[in-house]
Amino acid sequence: MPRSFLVKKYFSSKKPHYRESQLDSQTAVVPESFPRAELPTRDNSSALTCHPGSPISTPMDALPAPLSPITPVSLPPSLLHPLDLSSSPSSSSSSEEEEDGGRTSDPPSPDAVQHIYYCLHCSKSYGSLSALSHHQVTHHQLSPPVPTLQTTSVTPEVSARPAFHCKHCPKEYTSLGALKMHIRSHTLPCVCPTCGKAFSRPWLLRGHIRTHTGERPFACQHCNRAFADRSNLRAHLQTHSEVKKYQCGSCSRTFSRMSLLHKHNASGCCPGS
DNA sequence: CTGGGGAGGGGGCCC
DNA sequence: CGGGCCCCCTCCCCA
Repeated sequence: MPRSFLVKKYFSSKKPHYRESQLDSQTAVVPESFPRAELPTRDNSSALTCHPGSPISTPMDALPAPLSPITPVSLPPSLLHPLDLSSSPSSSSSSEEEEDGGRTSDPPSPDAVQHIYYCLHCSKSYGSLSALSHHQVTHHQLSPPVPTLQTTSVTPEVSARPAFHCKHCPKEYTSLGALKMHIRSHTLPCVCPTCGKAFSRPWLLRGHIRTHTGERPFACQHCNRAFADRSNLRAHLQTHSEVKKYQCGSCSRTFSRMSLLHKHNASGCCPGS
């Protein structure tokens, strides 16, 4: 089950972070039938099993490249920029790295030889520079400066998929559903009835409501500590593990969180890296 | 300074 | 197609 999150390995602090100040300006509408602090219908503990003796051997997400050396190939920028990519609206900041960009649409073909050339826009890899150049034409054509919700027909030979543009930001998506999902992060339709804070998705609101109710459905089997959020429990489980998930490439020290590893690297353990 | 908890965001997958 | 959920990530804050 290839989770495409692994592609996201930017460590910058670029983050929308809809703070209250921003939320105030949002015209979020409180849905009348709002899920109020409902208990998780699913199991809480069963789905979360601790792995006492499972160190770094997490199958898919094992060490999601906490250290950049895993990055496959580093090529001179000249090879990666055969086109004038500076005209791309979102690539200028490179903040989001085009999070939709060809992530799942192009699974690696088995007959592909050595993938050497990587597209900066969507991380696709190609065996030749010409192939990469040909591919990047699609990005060039896919970035019209029209910040509105619309579809852009693309030449079929380069891409059969239309582009759905967000009218609130320069992002574009290959499906309307993905775009609608994204737009929710702008409209924030889910409003907490207690404090009025708005969220993009109902389950985010449910998680937030737990902060009001104090509900902690996710319990650690090791220490009986409970958490309101599954991700936080997962992070907590790392503290019980002898070998943490994120390992420093230089001193082989392991950390429970990538942020801790980043701090560790920043502190000067790995001057070279 | 480090480690950890709390809270929240995003995209993708499944039903 | 949409909702629910998953997983990952990040930031903030505190001990």
